[in-house]
Amino acid sequence: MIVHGRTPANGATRQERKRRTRQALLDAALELLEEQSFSSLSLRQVTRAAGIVPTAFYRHFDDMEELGLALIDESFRTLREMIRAARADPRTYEHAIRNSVEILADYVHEHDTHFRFIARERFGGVAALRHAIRSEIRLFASDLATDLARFPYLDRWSTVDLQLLAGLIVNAMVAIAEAILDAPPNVPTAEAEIIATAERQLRMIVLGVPRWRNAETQAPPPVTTQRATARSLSST
Amino acid sequence: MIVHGRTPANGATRQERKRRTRQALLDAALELLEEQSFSSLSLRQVTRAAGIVPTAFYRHFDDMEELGLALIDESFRTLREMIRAARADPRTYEHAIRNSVEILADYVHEHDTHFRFIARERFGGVAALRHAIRSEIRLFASDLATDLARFPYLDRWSTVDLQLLAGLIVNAMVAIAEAILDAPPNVPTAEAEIIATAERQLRMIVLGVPRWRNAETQAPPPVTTQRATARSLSST
DNA sequence: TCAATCAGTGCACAACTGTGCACAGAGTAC
DNA sequence: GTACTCTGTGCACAGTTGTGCACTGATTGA
Repeated sequence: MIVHGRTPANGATRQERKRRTRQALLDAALELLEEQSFSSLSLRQVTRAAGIVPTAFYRHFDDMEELGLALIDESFRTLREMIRAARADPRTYEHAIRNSVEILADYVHEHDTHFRFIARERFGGVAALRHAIRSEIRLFASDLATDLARFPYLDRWSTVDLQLLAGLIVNAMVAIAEAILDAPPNVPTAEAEIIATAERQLRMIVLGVPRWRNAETQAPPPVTTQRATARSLSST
Repeated sequence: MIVHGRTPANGATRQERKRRTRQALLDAALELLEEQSFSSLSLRQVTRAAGIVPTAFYRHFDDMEELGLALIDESFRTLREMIRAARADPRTYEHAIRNSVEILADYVHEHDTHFRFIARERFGGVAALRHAIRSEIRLFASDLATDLARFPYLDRWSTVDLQLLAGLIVNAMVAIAEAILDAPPNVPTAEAEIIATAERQLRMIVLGVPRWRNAETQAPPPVTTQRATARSLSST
């Protein structure tokens, strides 16, 4: 495969070695981020943990922010992989809920550093990361909305309504993932309880689904203008 | 009122002045926290913004962490004030939803620094703050659960079911507050849209309520043991 | 084979951090 | 009036930070 030159002594081509230390930086950062937030993570900490000298950092990233964005990329790759797994069996509501929550729990455990990073930086101190995560989550909800269109009842819903429901479910899923991450690791029943609660909550959401179209067609009650006025006054 | 000694030249007793600089520290911190997370906030930044010398900080707090906990206290005081306002008119689902979302939006605007702080540190890098916030939110959900017991249908629900529903609603509310905070300030319609979406999502949740008790009484489908096994294997 | 490339090194520097200590001077208690 | 209390000051120190610059030496392409 090597066209010119001798075989590298190390057993790895130059660009392969570069890729590896880049990955070492990402891994080191992710591990450090289990116990601190990104904005308090220093370049020197990362390089120290990755086993290289501080200035070598710049061979891979211009900035700490660029490293952060790379981490978001990496994290959402595993998230997309997860949704692909969940898509595998679209059965009844009941099965879909149970399976989805199971798959979510599995992925949260297997890739807990990714999930924790996302949860922490979703509203963290670095604006660029916040925005990147926000747009990724929006994409995620859109994907889910198209998936939902395959279920009974839902196949006749409008796109906006599907987006609405998808948003609700994604919110719940995010909350569940965050709850699992924060579960005390020494209490084995704690997580089972979280999962059971999550399933029941999702079922609660889904129960409203068959009634939604009827409820929407009837006119909503008139807006109480007096409160709206109160707000416009208080905001001046 | 002053028993001994002359009136202080400043027009303020010593403990009152101390209270004021303490508050100045809290205010300064809260303002700085609009654009960074707590873990990256330095003691010197806070004292600089408050107009005192770094070492004077220790006259008020042992630690930055202690200041953070004080901020959580302060923030949840305004949250409790909000729930008291929302409790004022418990009418139909429909009105309750509309009013609650309105009140939430008002409070988020009026105390946006508090809300932003809570949202940011809920999963932030400082464990002590995370735990404090988490327990406050749990209290919040419990309060809501007792409030919910006054509605038709719900007055016959079990406590666990009410907690379940309350958790769902609090999750949604938190998500709404976060969405309002992140709304682009230059687009006036953006927030109206968020509020409208929020109301419809809450209504969607509530639609499932009358069907819940019936759905619960019928036995859930058997657990698919094969996936549970797979997880217990992967976690070893 | 030989010159070019470039990931990683080593040193330097100014900026910033938390915190210890001695001290000032206004407020307080008797 | 006098002695005590205590919030805020000023200076000091060692530790950490990001980043510029000249360098080394293995991998690379011709």
